[in-house]
Amino acid sequence: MVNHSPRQLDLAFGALSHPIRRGILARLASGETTVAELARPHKVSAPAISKHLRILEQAGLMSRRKRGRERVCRLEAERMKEAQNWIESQRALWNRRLDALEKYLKENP
Amino acid sequence: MVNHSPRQLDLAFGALSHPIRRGILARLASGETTVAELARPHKVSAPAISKHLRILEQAGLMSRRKRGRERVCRLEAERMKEAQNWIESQRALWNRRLDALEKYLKENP
DNA sequence: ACTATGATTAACCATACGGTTAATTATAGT
DNA sequence: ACTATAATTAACCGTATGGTTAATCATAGT
Repeated sequence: MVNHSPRQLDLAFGALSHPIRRGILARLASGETTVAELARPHKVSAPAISKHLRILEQAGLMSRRKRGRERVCRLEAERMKEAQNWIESQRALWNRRLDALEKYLKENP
Repeated sequence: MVNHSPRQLDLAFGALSHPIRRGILARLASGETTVAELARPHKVSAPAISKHLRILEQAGLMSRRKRGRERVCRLEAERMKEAQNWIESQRALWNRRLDALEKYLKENP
């Protein structure tokens, strides 16, 4: 069951607002991997990465599981879909208005 | 000319991470209006609304213009489109992986 | 000129974010 | 048992958010 509370959308958009976190999600889109591997491209400390991962996880965009002493991270697409849905619904409304304006201008030169 | 720097995407997603700001954008989707009108549904002070508007404006999601003593707010769809594009590109990658996995499982029962 | 209204700015407060270094936990490997 | 590695937690610092009330600015309206 998916949580549709506004709070979850807050967390999802908040999580997407940092370039390192978007980079992590982009990497995860090509397959699950370890924390060390996710950290490699970014020149911040390990604890900083750990914090970013926690934010992504709390937003429901990612999950972690143990594998020996490593943690394997995996993208969770459902929440991302919800964020996308919100934007799309907004753009749908906006585009409808644009279309109406365009039509009006065409009919009333 | 559109600014495609990561910073702008940071600001856009950050702006979308608060329910009042999403509410304001949703209202603006049905047409431009004044600050007072935007504030009405939300039970926070006028300065609080003013701050939200500034965040939305800095993110490029909205613009303000003077009309007498009022300020008229107007949605700016371009930045929203960029945010949507980022999410869509991610979901495209993710869905491709899901499809590949599904195919693999079908061929290797 | 005066007053009321729309909106912002100033000053303040509490909490969250984003980073650091140092310490801790847990497992791998010899 | 010891050591090295993966990762997190703890403690700290500076800045940004999100809210408040009080003060200011600008225009409308009488």
